[in-house]
Amino acid sequence: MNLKQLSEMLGLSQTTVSRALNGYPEVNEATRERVLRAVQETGYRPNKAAQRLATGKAGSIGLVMPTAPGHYSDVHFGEFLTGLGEEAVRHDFHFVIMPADPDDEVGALRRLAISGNVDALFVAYMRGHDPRLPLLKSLSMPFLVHGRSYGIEPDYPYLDIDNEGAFYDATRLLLQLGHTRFCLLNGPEHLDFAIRRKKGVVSALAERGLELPENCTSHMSMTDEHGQFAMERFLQLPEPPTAILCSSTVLALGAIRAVTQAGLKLGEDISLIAHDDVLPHLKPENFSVPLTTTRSSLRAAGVRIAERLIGTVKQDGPFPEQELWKTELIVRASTGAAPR
Amino acid sequence: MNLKQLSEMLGLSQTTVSRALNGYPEVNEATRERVLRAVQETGYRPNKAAQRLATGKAGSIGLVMPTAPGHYSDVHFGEFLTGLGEEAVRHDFHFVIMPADPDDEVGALRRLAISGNVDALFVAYMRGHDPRLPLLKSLSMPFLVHGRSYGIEPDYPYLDIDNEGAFYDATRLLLQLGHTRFCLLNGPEHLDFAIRRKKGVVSALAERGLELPENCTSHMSMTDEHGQFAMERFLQLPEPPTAILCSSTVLALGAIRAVTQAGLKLGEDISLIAHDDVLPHLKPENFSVPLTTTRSSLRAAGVRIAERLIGTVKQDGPFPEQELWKTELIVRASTGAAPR
DNA sequence: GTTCGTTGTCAAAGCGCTTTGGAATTTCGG
DNA sequence: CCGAAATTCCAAAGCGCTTTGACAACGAAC
Repeated sequence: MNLKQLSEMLGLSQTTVSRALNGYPEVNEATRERVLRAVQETGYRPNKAAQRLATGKAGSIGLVMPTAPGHYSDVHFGEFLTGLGEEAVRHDFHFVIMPADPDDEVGALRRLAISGNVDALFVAYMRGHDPRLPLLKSLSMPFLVHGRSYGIEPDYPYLDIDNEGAFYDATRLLLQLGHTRFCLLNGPEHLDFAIRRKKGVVSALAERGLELPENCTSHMSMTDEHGQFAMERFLQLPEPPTAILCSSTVLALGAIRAVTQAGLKLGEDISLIAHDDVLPHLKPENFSVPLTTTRSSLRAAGVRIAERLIGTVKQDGPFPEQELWKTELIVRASTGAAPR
Repeated sequence: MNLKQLSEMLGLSQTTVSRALNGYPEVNEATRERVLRAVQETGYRPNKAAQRLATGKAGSIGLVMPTAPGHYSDVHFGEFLTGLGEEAVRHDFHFVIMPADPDDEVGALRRLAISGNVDALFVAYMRGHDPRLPLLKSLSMPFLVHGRSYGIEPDYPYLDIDNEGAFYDATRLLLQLGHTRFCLLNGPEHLDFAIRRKKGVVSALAERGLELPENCTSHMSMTDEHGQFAMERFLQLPEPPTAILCSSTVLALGAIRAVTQAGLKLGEDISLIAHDDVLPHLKPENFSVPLTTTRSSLRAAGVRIAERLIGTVKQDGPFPEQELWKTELIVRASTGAAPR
């Protein structure tokens, strides 16, 4: 069933039917109802490809999914996607996901953009001096980034959380509890959030005249294995840390295993604060020792990003160009006074 | 830059350029090279929407992502998607993801199919008597399901793992170790895999004249919280179990917490076998007591499914209609002889 | 020298929709 | 009752691509 058949059936022109369907004012209400009823009965659906070709609008937003044989799927990615989806479904939008080798994200992004398959682009996992940003700016297609890119003038639309502030606050809390030996379990070094979180820690420490030694920070992709491994190394230092900052509850999972296996008690011998993306399957309050966390829902960010992106495409705006969300610092049992 | 401009630039007709690009034989090699070079220089990309409209092929496979405000994002979904993506990227395919309310998956699937946006459909989280199956069959569009639908004649293309066999074998192992009191922590009751796993357990027990009482099985969505909660209940039974079967390592995470908090030792007081989907962030060998598991990689399934689906669209076939993968039973420290 | 394949190219007809620019028809103020 | 404005509808022109059917041009075969 296509427009032509439908219009013939109704004895109307394609124009009128099309207008009736798309809510244009210049069509008689009675006619519109007749059309709508016929659509119901026949189950007619406009062909999206044709619609797209005619309007240039696709009703979809594009994103690149980094993937490769050795590449781990990231829990955070799935959670974020759910948030995007939750909002998209309300507007009858969908996503076009272009899987791409992590080494070719720029190329994949460009291909996605000029494929004509999407109205807007979304980009995450920002890095310092991210090479995708110049591309995006040159593309004349709406886009939104999750995070920011350290070292690049923030003159692009983004939504980010205050990573630096979060880890600054967390570090301050641990300092107030009397801790002086800190370690940081961070995400991959080149990622923007990792850079900023480290800055937060460093500047809080600096206020007390303390430093974060190189051998007390660890950059890695955020799996529990890596967390365990890094923590084990930290515990073997001549002066092991009493305070741990952790970029993810997933990393914390492994780190805590190392702590426990070393016979140490979390919240007594060692205090730990992790950043909590509110992953539904990994709640900090469910850890055997509930975790003190800096919290910001990844999923909520997804919802908001979809909202802005779709709004931009539909010209529902205006939206603020940039948003910086504060995180919450939630104290639970994994932090305590420094042992003496 | 579009075809028309490109062909004018080259002094050729659109036909010839199109053919040169799509590898048709009736074009002079020299001409083809000229065209290819011009494409390089101009960065011309065919408009996908137009291509789709003309050919009817979209180069994409569609899937429905269940999502709603209260709906948990599922780790398994992300992992599976990564597998799909890994294969898709090799063929320059992409996914169209339609987010949908879990209550309206049938509707979403139909809309996706007739939107003309996809060449093939993929469906997962199969249920018993799944209502999507009749729809899919009536749709005259290639599809593939992950899992099967208990109660429906398996005359559709699927890829599944031998859930029943896996849990039969696992149960047998525990029986051989002398266990007699079993509990099953299963996924949601209506899901096909849950039905089959339960069957596996029940039939292994039946061979020894044992039964699986109703109050010793628990159906729930697979989060660690639920695992913990269910396990706590089991441990309060008048005759608590010594052998636990668990449909996911995520559930096991919670269950083990309950076991530990009850002061029991895993692998001594209680034996546990979980199904392992090979989630990269949750490796059974990294549990404080390494887990005995039935293993089958969700991601590998994703790769294979994409391979079959894309192959079907491209007519690269023939592929087997149905595949049933065996799982591996891997013994680690969480299973031991029944306490006496 | 005519006929017949080949080979390389092209013009034009869609694919199913939106939208422009009118053309009928109705409404209404004066 | 007339002309103008408002209302309702339509024919046709794209959107950018693929594909069909035809047509030169050129040897080879008779």
